Amino acid sequence: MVKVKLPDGSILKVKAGRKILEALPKGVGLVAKVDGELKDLSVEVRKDWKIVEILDFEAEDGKRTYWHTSAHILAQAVKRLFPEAKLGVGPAIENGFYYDFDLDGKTFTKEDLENIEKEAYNIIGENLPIERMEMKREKAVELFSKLNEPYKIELLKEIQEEKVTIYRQGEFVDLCRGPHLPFTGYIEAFKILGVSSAYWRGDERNPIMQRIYGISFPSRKQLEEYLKIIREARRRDHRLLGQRLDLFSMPTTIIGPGLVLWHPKGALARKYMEDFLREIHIKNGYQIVYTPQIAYIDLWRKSGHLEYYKDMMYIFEKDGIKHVVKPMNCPFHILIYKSKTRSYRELPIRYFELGTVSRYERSGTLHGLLRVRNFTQDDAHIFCREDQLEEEIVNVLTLMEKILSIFGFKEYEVELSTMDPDNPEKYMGSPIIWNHAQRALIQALERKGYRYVEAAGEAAFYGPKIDVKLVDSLGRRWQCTTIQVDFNLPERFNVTYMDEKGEKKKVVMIHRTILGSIERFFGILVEHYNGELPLWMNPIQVRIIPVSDRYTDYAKKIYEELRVSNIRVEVDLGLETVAYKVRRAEIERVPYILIVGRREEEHGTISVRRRRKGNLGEMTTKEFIRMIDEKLKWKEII
RNA sequence: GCCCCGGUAGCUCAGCGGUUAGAGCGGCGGCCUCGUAAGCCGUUGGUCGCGGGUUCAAAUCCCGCCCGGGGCUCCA
Repeated sequence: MVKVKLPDGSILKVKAGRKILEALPKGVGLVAKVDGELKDLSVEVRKDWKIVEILDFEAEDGKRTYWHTSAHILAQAVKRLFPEAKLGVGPAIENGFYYDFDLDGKTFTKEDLENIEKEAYNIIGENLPIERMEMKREKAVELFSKLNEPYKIELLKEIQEEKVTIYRQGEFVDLCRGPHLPFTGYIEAFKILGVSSAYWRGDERNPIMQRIYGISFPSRKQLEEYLKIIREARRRDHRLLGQRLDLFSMPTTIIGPGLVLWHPKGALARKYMEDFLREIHIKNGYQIVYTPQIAYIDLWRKSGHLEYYKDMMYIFEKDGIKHVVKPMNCPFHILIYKSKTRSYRELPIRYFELGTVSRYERSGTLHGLLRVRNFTQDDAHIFCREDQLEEEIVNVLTLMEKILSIFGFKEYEVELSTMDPDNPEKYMGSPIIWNHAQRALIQALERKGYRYVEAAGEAAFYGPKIDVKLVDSLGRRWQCTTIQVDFNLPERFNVTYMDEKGEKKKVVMIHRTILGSIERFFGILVEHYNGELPLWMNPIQVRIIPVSDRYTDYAKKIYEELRVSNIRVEVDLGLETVAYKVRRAEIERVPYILIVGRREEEHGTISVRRRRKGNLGEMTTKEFIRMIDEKLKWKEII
């Protein structure tokens, strides 16, 4: 008997030789994980299996299997309607799945996609068994030649193993490692999300294919919820809100792509962001520096950026000398450090700069504020001794928590990129130094109690790093914080300090940014909050609406009282109705709306309306100011 | 960069060979003196992305360019 753990945690005993699927209660489980390896539910249980787990849609691997099978159903539907389509690849992805088809230059129309979706439901309804078959590679090549699937043959040619696996469902066969669900009927809700083009294997020189994206769920309800989030994300698009709320614009046709104009409201919000960042960095032991926009190209030659980064740099010539518009701040910070001899006693030294950099990003990758060509980093470089590395990483992580939580992000995903232990020669610096640094990063992550994923071989050649993705209000992940150890630049610039014995020692350098780019982070914030920026950074905090122009004077009096209390306040003196002005203020995401009329004037009060919440009732300005101050109290704790 | 789709008023969009290019919102002017998400009337907005071509005639068809959107083995 082999013990099998079900998704609900209960244990099922299955006789060896029996198929898991037959032993399972009806409708339970999608795929099995046997000693770390995923297997179809149709496999027979073997005695030597140790840990057997049945996964459902809640498990990452269960979900991926579900989507992978959905991709096959998509492909089968396409082949039924477009027999001439040649199959590419069709994996599960982070959110759903796709399948690539070569249509010989044709594209799918909207109607095509609707028909494909209908056909997919037919296939689901047929509840076809999905069979796994092993065959010799040559046999498979023969099979796919017969089926006229050149891309599959190309894939087969690259497979090393002698035996390959093929999956069949009804008339459809595909080369596939698996695993898959047992029947097509396991898919409940299936939706085609869109179509775009993609190159075969992502290479521009290869033929262009039509990629259909889709998603599926075990229930209609889950699909509806997912579609709701997509719609909500579309509605919250920072580019639309930026225009509607008059925060920024990007008149690309006239100024060029990837460049941002910050309008007064956006600029004011940004000012409060930046004030906050400077303040919190100073309080946490950083020193603020400023460095120029341009420098001789030789600086970038020395730093190595010219070699690795040339295509991204803006280069121009003056006085016969080539200059570079800075793509990074680090060389300048190093030069500040090197402006005098440093003692071990003054380390760590931490330089912070809201440094504006210019990088030529490929035109196809530009996207609103999220990917631009000129942006400001909340950049810092920490110069420390090797024995201080761990402590400094802990400090950065703690600072990150403070900053991100004040912007309203509490949930993160952490990834540690380390060297590839099989190829130590790819990296700069000795394996001993690397080991030490990696241990320091791990120690720091553990001291902070973070769960993290280690990505071996993902480190840059010059040092290991920690990347942090934050999770926003729609559950999307954004990579913002990165903490990077650098063994390269201290070497290139000979960055040293005097140790206690009076000997020169190489400094350890850390690059780190918490928000990444102010532009990008602002875009993320706008979407996270649906434009309702937190009170402390909202360009407008309060708008006063007099009931009619009889109360203009009283409104102005209230305005003055709030203004001298440093509240950002406006009065709406237009001749529209109250309802109209309230609507306008709501749409503009003004946090507090104050209505004043005869009643308030007589009582010496204001009627307070909280955006989206509605009327909070009458209070005096004093009480209102106290309430606002209370909400801004966090400033004292940073 | 490459592929597909797109660019018409400040915004959202209609018009897709045939009068002087339209609508709603916004802006402006007036009326209403108004109580918590759109009061009424009037009026102003346009190199139809840029350049070239076809045609008696081009926003409309063709070509080039610029810009935007969706993507480009989801590994970042």
